Amino acid sequence: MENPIIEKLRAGGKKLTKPRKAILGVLEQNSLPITVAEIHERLKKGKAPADLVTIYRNVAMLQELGLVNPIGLHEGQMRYEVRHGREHHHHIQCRGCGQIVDLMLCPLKKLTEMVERQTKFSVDSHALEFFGWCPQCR
Amino acid sequence: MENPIIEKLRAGGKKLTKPRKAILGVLEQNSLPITVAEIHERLKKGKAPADLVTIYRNVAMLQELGLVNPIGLHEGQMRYEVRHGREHHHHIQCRGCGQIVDLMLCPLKKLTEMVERQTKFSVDSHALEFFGWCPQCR
DNA sequence: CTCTATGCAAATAATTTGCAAGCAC
DNA sequence: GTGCTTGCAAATTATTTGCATAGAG
Repeated sequence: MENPIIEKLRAGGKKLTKPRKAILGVLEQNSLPITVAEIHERLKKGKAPADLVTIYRNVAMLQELGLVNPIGLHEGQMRYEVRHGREHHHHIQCRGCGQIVDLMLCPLKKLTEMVERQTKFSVDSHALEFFGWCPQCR
Repeated sequence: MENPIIEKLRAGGKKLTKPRKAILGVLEQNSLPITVAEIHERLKKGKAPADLVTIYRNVAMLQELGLVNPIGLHEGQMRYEVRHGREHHHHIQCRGCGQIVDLMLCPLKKLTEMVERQTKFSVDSHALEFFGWCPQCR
């Protein structure tokens, strides 16, 4: 009975290596979605640096296991955030300074049903992001 | 009094070159969001091919003028759709075959106000995409 | 021991930049 | 003519793949 993320990794037949733990550590420390390059930077400053490739492979694996959410803010790179222990939520990003803020709301339960009825797809996820200007940049 | 897109280009001090017209033509013919590479392919088959770079520069310019919407479906590339003459809407993409379908709905008017109140940002746009499985791929 | 995971190098893919020549107005 | 545009080459940036070695279970 430890970190539930680690349990899911075990359940998925994954090993607990040092770089993997470090990557998970950085992801868990960040409440806001972070890029692969940012994870790499943080790790480089610590005692368990990991290769960029290793980070790419790990976030891909974590995404497949459903342990992280990919967040695309049209920046030319993806961001990732851990899923565990967090409400389903969305983000808003400032077009000026780029800062990201969590939005603890999601109005899409009913909407998803409408979409399914309308398209005959079975919806398994959605992405919703807002863009605008923060008070300082306005 | 011609194509309103062209009027806006003029208003923006842009010139009407042959490749630019061709790019706009492809965008206008496509109701679904299209990638730069796809525009390039279509043009290559016609009588006014344009360089990839030219297409990149044009979609960027069109985006700045607010004439096209960028659509990011986490595919590793952006898609674009013309804005003019179309209701504000969103999309759903099949995780199996990749097909994209328009969703003619947007529940986000009220939500935008909530977000603005909650974050003190001034929201100028949002992105909303659904992912799931179409009837054939299910 | 066995099999997954890592690191390094190299390959791909998307997008951007520099610059001289071309064309719209 | 003048300045925005284009095309080509080259640079950047993000991400992926191949392969031999290292390390977890």
